[in-house]
Amino acid sequence: MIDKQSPIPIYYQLEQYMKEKIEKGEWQPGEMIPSERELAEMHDISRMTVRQAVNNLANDGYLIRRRGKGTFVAAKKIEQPLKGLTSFSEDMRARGMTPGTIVLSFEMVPASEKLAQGLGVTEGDGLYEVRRLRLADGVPMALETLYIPVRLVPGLTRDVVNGSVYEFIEKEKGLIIGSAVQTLEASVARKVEAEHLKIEEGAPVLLLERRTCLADGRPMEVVKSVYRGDRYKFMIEMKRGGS
Amino acid sequence: MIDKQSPIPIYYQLEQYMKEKIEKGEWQPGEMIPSERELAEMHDISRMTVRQAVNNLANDGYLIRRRGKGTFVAAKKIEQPLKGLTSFSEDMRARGMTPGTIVLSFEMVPASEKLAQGLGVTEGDGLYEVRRLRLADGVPMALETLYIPVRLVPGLTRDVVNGSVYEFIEKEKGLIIGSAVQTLEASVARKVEAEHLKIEEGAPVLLLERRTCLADGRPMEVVKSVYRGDRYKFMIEMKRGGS
DNA sequence: ATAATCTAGTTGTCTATACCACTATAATGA
DNA sequence: TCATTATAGTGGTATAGACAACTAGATTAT
Repeated sequence: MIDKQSPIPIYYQLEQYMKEKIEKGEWQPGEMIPSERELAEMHDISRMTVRQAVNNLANDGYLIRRRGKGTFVAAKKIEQPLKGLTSFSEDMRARGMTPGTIVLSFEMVPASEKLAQGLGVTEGDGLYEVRRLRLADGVPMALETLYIPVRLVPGLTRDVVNGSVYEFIEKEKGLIIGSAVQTLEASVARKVEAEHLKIEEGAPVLLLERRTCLADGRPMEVVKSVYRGDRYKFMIEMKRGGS
Repeated sequence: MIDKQSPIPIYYQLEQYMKEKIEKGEWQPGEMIPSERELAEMHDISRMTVRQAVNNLANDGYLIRRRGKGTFVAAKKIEQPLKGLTSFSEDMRARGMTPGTIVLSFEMVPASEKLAQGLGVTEGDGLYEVRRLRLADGVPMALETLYIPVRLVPGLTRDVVNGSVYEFIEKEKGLIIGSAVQTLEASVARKVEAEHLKIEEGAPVLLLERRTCLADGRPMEVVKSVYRGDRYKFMIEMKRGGS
């Protein structure tokens, strides 16, 4: 099960191992899992390493620790409603679906006047242009085009955009994402969009445009997305503002 | 600062200490905090104990760890992630347009099963049902249907709904509006909607459903609106939340 | 019978150490 | 000059061990 020679951290391997047990139902909700000492001995690793794995799963809501009693499998995850800046992937996972991404194109293009203005660069500056098809449980949900200044996030690759761009920007580049303004409007699918989304031309779609800024206020990206109207609902949780 | 004899865990004391530095602004956002080894030596504790404190604050979004570089103070947490809960009237005025309202109907109806569930009442309980046409500069923008439990807001009249319902609830009834959850989706106009909004049948529209709760958590209203897609853009400002 | 005590097992906290992986900079080489 | 190579500093992973705090059940004393 656990390979000590692997470059993959042991605690992470143990995490996956336990997660599998839970997801396959071998460990049922409410059931007590082996104690930390047992797990340590079973896999011939240190108890502190076991603790790191268990703690991570507990933080993620998979396990519940009870001092003096043991560690138990949590009841099925209750998803909290969306708040603030969530990515498509997070969003889909929150809805209990498996997110997917197909990168349709990845290029560097010169900034048009409009994009330059929106991104705070000069016209003609290099922008990454990424077109992605976003899937939920394998079904096309949205067609997305995003623009990011090359100067701001050098080193973006096709591999990266195949996963989470936000994660790359925060974890790898050390930039902190601040705020975003989104606009949403209803429209109808044009031919190209309809083909990618596998819907009829003229079917209702949701046009989303997002401008995201870094914490220091620099504009970071402009995203234009086309969501299919029949399968996607946009949810917003709001707290007290004006009356 | 740190009392090793205290029954309060050392890592927790260190957490509070660091949190205070951040909240008082002694450690500014983006700034690097002392390294784990420094913190350990400063307080004469083990580095692993320091790590536990730093990890917790990193998980809570106060700190950002970067391998090989250091640990940094994250951007400020904003309690109010969304600037939300604006009424149609405010919304329109913010866009520089003059809002208007035409009350199409005002009745008391028994709660259907679905509405009863959404509003936390029993089936058959009295609900106000209000249909309004919302205008901007005299042009129809949305068709709105709202449901409010009579028991919660007795004394609602046709006159009131001709103005701001929220204002009545807060100023006259002394209830405090808390939060709301909105869903948005794209669709096409049906016949009745098209007639009121003066658009073609089948034209793109935005369906909005809002469930508003009072500050004490009691559900207050369910609103279903149909916005015309050609004239209305929905805008959301989002700020960074925690974790 | 009831209450108090013990005991084994659990997670929680903490230490001291070691080495790895990564980053930035300084020193060194061609 | 420019690329390469050390080097020091950072967080990341992992170990073995110790004791504390807590729980539940068994044992003992009253």
